[in-house]
Amino acid sequence: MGSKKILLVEDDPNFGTVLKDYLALYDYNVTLAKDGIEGLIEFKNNDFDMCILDVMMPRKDGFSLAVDIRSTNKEIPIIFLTAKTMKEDVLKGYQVGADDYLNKPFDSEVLLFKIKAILQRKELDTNKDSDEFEFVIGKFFFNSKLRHLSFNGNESQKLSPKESKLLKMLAVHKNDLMPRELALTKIWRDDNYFTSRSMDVYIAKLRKYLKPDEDVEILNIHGEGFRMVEK
Amino acid sequence: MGSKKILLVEDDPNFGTVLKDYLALYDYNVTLAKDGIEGLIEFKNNDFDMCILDVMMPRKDGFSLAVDIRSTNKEIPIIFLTAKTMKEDVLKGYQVGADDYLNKPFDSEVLLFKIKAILQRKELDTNKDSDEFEFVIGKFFFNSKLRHLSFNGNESQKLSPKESKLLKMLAVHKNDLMPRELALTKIWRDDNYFTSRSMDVYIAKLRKYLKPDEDVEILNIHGEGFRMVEK
DNA sequence: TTTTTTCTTAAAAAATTCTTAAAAACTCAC
DNA sequence: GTGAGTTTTTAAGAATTTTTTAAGAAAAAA
Repeated sequence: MGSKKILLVEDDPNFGTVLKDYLALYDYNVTLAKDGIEGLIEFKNNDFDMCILDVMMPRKDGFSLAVDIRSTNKEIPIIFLTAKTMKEDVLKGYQVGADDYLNKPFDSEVLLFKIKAILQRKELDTNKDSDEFEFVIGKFFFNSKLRHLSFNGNESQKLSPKESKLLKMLAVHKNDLMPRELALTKIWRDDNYFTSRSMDVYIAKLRKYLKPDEDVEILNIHGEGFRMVEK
Repeated sequence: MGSKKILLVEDDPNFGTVLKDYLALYDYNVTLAKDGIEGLIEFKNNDFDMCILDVMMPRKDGFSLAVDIRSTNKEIPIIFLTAKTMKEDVLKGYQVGADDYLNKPFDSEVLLFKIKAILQRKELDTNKDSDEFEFVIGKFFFNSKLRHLSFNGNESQKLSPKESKLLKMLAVHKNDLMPRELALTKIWRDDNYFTSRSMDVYIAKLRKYLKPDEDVEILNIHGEGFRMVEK
């Protein structure tokens, strides 16, 4: 499956580094950010499986960061760490969509178990995140790594990074629904009006590339996503 | 939506009753069992949305009960309550599939928020395509995910999101009553005069789609709802 | 009969997608 | 760093699809 990527946002560099190294021991791929702003930038530029956020931080606190993260991705698990045992904080944490809550100082083994439990829970709706990179689509041959789309063995079309990622995602879900939300959160890293329009533009581009084979079509499922069919 | 049913298993009758009454104040429908054995019997005979289990109990402890509950239902949220702050207990709790953990004495408002957060999370998951999406209805084949209704293997009819959800709900209740209120609260998220008229329009649309097979009919049960029968 | 509920049809309104094109951001060689 | 080429985003109106509203007729219940 590959190791899970965790975003750890913690302003205390000593504690942050120790925790990061500890989790790395258990095969988690941890990115450490030192405040909320940096955390948000990391989040937007990477594809994490889980976030662990300190509540009290300079520049942007954990709650505020969680709100921003949630606006981009409604699914990703969030665990809060807090030094304070204030009830209001715990309540606020749950309101902004926490999956769990730990008071500092906490036992690192407990955190480990919580991470495991939460990821396991999310695992159920496994993302079709394929390592494949070669696809046959009707009369096309598509290499997503080289970003090549060739028709009938010749006529090679180069694809841009986004074009390639989107076509790959459609190919992985061939003949099945590829939810809009999935492409937006995975490829655009944000699900909003503008990224959605951008995606429409890309769908139009891919349709043009696929035109030579009339047995291949990208169909829209209104309000849900797209489906690439091969007749 | 109807109030959520919670199974509370707690051997201390004073504490159990107080907690039950407290949760009832917030419109939860709580069943109190006084030990693990009784809790398991209640669980088997009812349809709960969540379990709150005390760890230390006579006859059958919370962990053992959780294992039995999990063997029946892998989805239902479980929260443990424990007087001990022993790490081993917490870890064991997560191993048997806890969703959360609270040490006694705890703030009841915190519990309330945890319950709310966990139920909300589950709600999202179940609103996804977790359950079945392929149905045979007379001579029709219906795929609710792709929103396709095909007759006799060919002649594919596309359905709108609401059409699809409604037909799915009728299919789930095939030959049985699908209460009007259920469709309105689940699909329209509001039960009033206008949503009810809207639903009537959708029923009419579905009837038109289903016309090709005269053995399939959507019957009205006056004042109750609809019933899709397959002769 | 009177009231309530459901059915039918059609139009209005809302939401989503498509199309095109220009603006902006990014890359890479120089 | 500059500038050409590429990629991505933004914009805005058109087209399409979906959903709601409306209003009278029909059916069922009281």
